[in-house]
Amino acid sequence: MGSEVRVRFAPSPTGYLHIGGARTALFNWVYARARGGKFILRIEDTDRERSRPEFVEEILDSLKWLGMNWDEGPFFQSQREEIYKEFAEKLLREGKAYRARERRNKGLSYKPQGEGREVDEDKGEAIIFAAPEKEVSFVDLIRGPISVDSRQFGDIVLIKSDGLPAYNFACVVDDALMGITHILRGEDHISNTPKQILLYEALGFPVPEFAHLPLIMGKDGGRLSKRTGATAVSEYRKMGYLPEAIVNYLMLLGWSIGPDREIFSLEEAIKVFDVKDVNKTSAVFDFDKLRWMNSEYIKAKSSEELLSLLEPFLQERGLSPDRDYALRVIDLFKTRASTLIDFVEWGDYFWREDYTFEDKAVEMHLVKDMSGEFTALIEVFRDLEDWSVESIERDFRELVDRLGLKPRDLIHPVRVAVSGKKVGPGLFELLYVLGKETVIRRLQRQIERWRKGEDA
RNA sequence: GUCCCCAUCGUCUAGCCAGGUCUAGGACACGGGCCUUUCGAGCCCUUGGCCGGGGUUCAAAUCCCCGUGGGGACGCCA
Repeated sequence: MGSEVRVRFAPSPTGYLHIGGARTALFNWVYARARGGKFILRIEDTDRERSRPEFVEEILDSLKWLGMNWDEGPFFQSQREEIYKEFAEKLLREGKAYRARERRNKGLSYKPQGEGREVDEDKGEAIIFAAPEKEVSFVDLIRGPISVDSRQFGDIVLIKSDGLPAYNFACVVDDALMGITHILRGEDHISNTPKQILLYEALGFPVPEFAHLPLIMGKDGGRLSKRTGATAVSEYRKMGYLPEAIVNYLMLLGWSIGPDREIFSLEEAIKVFDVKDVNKTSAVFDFDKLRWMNSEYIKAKSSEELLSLLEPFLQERGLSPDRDYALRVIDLFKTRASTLIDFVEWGDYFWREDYTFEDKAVEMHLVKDMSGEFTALIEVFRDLEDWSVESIERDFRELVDRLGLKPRDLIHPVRVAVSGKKVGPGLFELLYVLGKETVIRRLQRQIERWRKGEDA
């Protein structure tokens, strides 16, 4: 038919795949899937100094982890130098481009005193496109008509003096040759689009459709950066976020599946996605909401699934708990955890004996010596044949009555002694999962600390 | 400086294109309450917004204009 939708994601490997890039990739991917088209991956590694192979690796890994499989590629621009040269020479022959050390027409918006930019005195000749002076117009799929006077930007560098193509040229040649029909990219590219349209026209290629996605901003209103929060997708992975949650949240930033609906899968999104419905306004990345969404996805998983997801986090800490035990811990923590890390950090006392004691918890509940009560409790627990949540609670409360205490007088110190935390699952369930031996051992250890006069 | 884009609760948004049903709905966060075995979990409740000004119209969050504010681009980076 020849009318197949073909979109691409074209990152440059000068850094990790960040949240913004991931969202651009995601919208392209969803668009391709929604239209039954192809999603193509191209690596724009024409910056010799800054491009690094390990970043390519990292970007590919992150895309796969997020579930964005590509149909063609990855193509590397660094391997296509000859192709760009050919087209540049064609323009040269046609008199549409010239060789020079500088652009003849630098455009109305050129900043003569542009600070910070290093001027390379030794550069040789570049191939530069002589931009025709005209009003360039296009219809943005999200924003509608946009129009810019080409005199604003002036001539366009095609081939840099190092022989490698400049961004706008490589991009156009590749998009044309790869048959890209729709270009979805960040709003920061709006100013490149008129330049590229001029190049499509000069080269005699059909001009694709453009859609400029709103940018993602940090809490401070500026562009999302390391300062305003973690940005690398791999960072979120390490922090225990689930790809489903990230992808769901990213879709939500600038698009809505419908009123009063926020949790949805990519499959559902694909069914109703239309690029026209994407918002025009840039969105602030809300870490808290992502965290909330992640907790929703954690709750929806089975404990078995969570265990396999947790495996790397446990291994990393040298932990290899018994499977059944681990599943019980996960059951207990599932409703409280927001990230996978929470299972291992908030719940460290389930996995290791050298669990951390929170200062506040110790101050609040372990300052007063309760050796007598603890000793009595140990005895009660020793005699307990049936170690179940019900009998633990029953005997615990009996003892509390006998000692003339209120439940909370003993519950809190015990919680802190066995977990080191002042917050956690219900105490009796906690003790049950921890197991009789462990509980008794930890209570005894606390008695020891009191005897030695230590705090914890 | 030049050009481009955008504008609904603190944040993400629904509503806008096809004006009335919007004294503007939801979610996150915040505040409060309940649970009393904690809260980082659960349940419940509250606060909070159409940037301003003109116009068009019987009627404007919705359409038009101006202003203001925010963002982006201006590189032989991508």
